[in-house]
Amino acid sequence: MKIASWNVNSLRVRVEHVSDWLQANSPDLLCLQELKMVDEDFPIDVFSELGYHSQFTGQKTYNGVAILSKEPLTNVVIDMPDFDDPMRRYIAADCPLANGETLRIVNVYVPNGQALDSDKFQYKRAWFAKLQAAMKNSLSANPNTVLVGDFNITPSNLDVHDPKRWEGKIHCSDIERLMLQKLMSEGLYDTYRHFNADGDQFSWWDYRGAGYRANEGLRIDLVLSSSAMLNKAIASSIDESPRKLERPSDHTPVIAEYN
DNA sequence: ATGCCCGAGAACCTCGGA
Repeated sequence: MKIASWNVNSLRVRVEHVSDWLQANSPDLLCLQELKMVDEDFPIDVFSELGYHSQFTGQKTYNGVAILSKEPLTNVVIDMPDFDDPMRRYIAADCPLANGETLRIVNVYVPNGQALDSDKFQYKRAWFAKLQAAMKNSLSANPNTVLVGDFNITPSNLDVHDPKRWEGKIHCSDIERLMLQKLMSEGLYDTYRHFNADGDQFSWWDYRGAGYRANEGLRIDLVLSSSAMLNKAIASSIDESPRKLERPSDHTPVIAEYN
């Protein structure tokens, strides 16, 4: 079982990159964020021709999340329970595992937050608290849970190209890292970090300035595995190759593989 | 340096992203 997460920053612009990546990597599940398109425009046929089912929730201009899958998904849930939010940031579904068990896959696009003193940060906090409640329920309902997405939080300074420059800033603040730690204390593990002790490995690089060429990045896209799934995990990596393409997303896929 | 670049929508600028 190969699971990947990729913030594509407009699926309309990136549909070729996604198609090429699906064919080259053949993931069982590809979770996308920042579709920036309404449901009517989702390229279902492009992916079905490659052997993938699509579950998605879109929105004009902003947000939007999708799960592409080789196997049909069931029990699809769009939006977090008890959280009235027009932004399309959450989709979850059940996916069959080879051993006959079921995987609960949850795909999120966590609010950016903009700045610690902004209203948008209060929204990020409220949203994240709801996510923790949803994951607590999900984990007790199904121990085989994987939560992926763009978290817009660096777990630690290992995940920041220049910790001094980012100290206390959005994505790198103590308060956000505590939010993430609290969420993970429900029983979720940073799968990439489990297999990779080294820093300077990033999933996002700013379009501005030197950006990718200077490796000025952050690791904010995560695959969080429940303990049952971590026990099945055999590898996790970041594939930088799509970031090198013409007109790339500013994020690149994060991958985890399970037995 | 609340900037640099990018995408969307609507109009040739603003908003949001990270």
